[in-house]
Amino acid sequence: MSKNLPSTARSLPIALIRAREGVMAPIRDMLSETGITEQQWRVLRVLAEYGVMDTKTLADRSSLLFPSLTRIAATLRDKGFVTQTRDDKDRRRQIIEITADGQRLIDDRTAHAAQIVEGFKSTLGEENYETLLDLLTLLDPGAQK
Amino acid sequence: MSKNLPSTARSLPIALIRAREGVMAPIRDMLSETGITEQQWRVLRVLAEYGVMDTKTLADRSSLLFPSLTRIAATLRDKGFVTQTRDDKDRRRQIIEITADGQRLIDDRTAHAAQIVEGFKSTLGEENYETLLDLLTLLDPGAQK
DNA sequence: CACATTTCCTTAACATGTTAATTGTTGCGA
DNA sequence: TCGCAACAATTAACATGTTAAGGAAATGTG
Repeated sequence: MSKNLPSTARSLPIALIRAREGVMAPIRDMLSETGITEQQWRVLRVLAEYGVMDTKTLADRSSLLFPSLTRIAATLRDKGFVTQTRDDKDRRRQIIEITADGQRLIDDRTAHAAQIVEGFKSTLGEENYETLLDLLTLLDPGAQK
Repeated sequence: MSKNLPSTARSLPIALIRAREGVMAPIRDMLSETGITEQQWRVLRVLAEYGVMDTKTLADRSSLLFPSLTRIAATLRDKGFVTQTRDDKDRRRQIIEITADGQRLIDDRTAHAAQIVEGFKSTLGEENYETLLDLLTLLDPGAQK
């Protein structure tokens, strides 16, 4: 009894893309005036939240692949938002830290970003919002604990 | 009373990315042997489901931006999976149709793909699966009404 | 110590995402 | 009919996603 594929209108991968598009649109609008991209914003937010860390941890927490992070870190360094240093104990490792300029960029937009998040909560309802996050986490292979 | 941003560990955009990553991983594995990408697979699936259509509609249904679709259509044409023709009534429009080869590529993998979908349903539970799709649709700006 | 392996990171190559500019076509109003 | 706005599609330019290969440093093993 072979099942058919769901219609593309009811496809989980496509629904995930479209939802992401809807969520990112206002965030991209906010970021357009800063000159940084959505991924660069994500990296800065992780650094602002957890402080200095090595590249491996940063890639993990920002959900970025290593090659992407290499390029993004270089871009952020050129823009003066992060610094890169070698770990003296293990010279393979790189340590990344947010600068004052980077921290300011985050701080200046936290209120606006929080307001966008509130908008989605009110669209879905607080309860649905939490349910959605829980269900999404179930699909995340890296969230097994 | 300014609210703070949620921790990046509980961020909706990041959760969407990670969920998508988890969902796409087995699909990409399946596609790796076909030589086509996830987006190319999506375009072929839409064409297989709805039949011949113009590029604008195709872009909409596959959730792809126009510039991406231009490149993807050219790639699929070169691989012999679709044909492109001009609309005689409005020569600005382009009509795209799946070929027998393209249809076969879809048909040969429908069972496998359906099995992957079943896997996610059993991971979440049938009810949660439908709830998730509904919530994601609420975030899709193109799904109003 | 010598050597293979592992780990961290970078680079390369190609496809896609995203925004903006450009090229053809069509339609419409002066 | 002329001129121009609107539309469909392409192209360009840059950033990221993805996989594979490469390089340098650390680690394990005999």
